[in-house]
Amino acid sequence: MVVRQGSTLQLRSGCPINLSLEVLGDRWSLIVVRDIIFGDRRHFRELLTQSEEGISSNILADRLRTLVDAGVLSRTDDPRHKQKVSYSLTERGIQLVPVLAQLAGWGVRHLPVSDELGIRARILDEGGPPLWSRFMDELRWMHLGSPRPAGPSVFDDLQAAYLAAAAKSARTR
Amino acid sequence: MVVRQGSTLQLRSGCPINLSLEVLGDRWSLIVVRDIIFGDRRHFRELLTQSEEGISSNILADRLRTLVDAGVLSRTDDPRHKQKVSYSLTERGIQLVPVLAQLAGWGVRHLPVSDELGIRARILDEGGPPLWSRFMDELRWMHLGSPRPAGPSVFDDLQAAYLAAAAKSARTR
DNA sequence: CCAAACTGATTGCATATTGCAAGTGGTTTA
DNA sequence: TAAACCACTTGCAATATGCAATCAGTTTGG
Repeated sequence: MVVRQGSTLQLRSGCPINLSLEVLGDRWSLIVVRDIIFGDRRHFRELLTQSEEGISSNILADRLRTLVDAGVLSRTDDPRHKQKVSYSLTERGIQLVPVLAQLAGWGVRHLPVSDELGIRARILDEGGPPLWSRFMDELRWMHLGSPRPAGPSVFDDLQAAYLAAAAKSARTR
Repeated sequence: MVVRQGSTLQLRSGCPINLSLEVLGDRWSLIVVRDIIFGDRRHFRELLTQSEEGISSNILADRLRTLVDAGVLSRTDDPRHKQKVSYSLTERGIQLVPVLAQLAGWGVRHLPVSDELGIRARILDEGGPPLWSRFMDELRWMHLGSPRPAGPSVFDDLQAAYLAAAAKSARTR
């Protein structure tokens, strides 16, 4: 196994799209970020076993390392469990919310997305930048210790909508 | 050489982010789309030689095939030149503008982007969705034969800003 | 108290993808 | 009519991915 170790930026060019792709342009990095943002997975094992797509452990380990090196995630030891490690979003990671929202919006409009997995994308699309902004504030509370934002939880609303859609499509199946 | 041939969707899951990544999640696909959108490159040779990053011809051929299969680009023979082939954006491809704008915006805020290559991202970021929408209308005119939108050209403005920034940074160098 | 389960990973191996350089068969240009 | 140009393709080496097994230490349950 030879896996990207240093995750040094390759620096093919100073173009912002290129540089973003050098960090995030592969099949798994944004999947990991997605699961942390929308699924609140904070531990290696959760990311490994509770994702739809089934990432393998070596790839997950490599991507977590890469994302930490790129400043998208931070890695901290869990003080109450000597083996547990927590992965959190940094501000840089939280600012991927609009990117993911647009990418999800594009997917839901143009690709064969399932009803239950598309519901969050549709809500984010309808809510637009104001909703993304509220969600990002909530993530700052969950991951960075910022003060808890007032009002209803976007995270909970997204989750509830997903669970309702999943229950519904389970019934009609 | 074994290169992705069929470019069949792998269908790891019906999640919109995952499906988008199955189409676009690699180091080159969005680079190609970027050059077509912002650089108006329409031919294989232009894409091959005039890009900052230096894609190789086999990868370019494969990605163009993939993007055409995915309905992001269309491929047409040039009637005045039996060998020339034109690649154009489809509506699906044009709708990647907000995705690229957000990705570029994230890159310009968080990665070591060069001044001249970052200027377009900054303009798109400031202009926000209204500017993106005008730009998309212009691309519909350029690629889909829609009526030419009134008012100043976003494409030209972006290009002019880039050339000015490039000239400036050449002077101070 | 101790075995079983759980923790974040790592290793070996097979396969798939990427990158580079050269080449293909044809067309257009000077 | 030769040189340049056209969209690719091919061969090969290097790199990345995917799978299954495994690791060493930690915590939990009986």
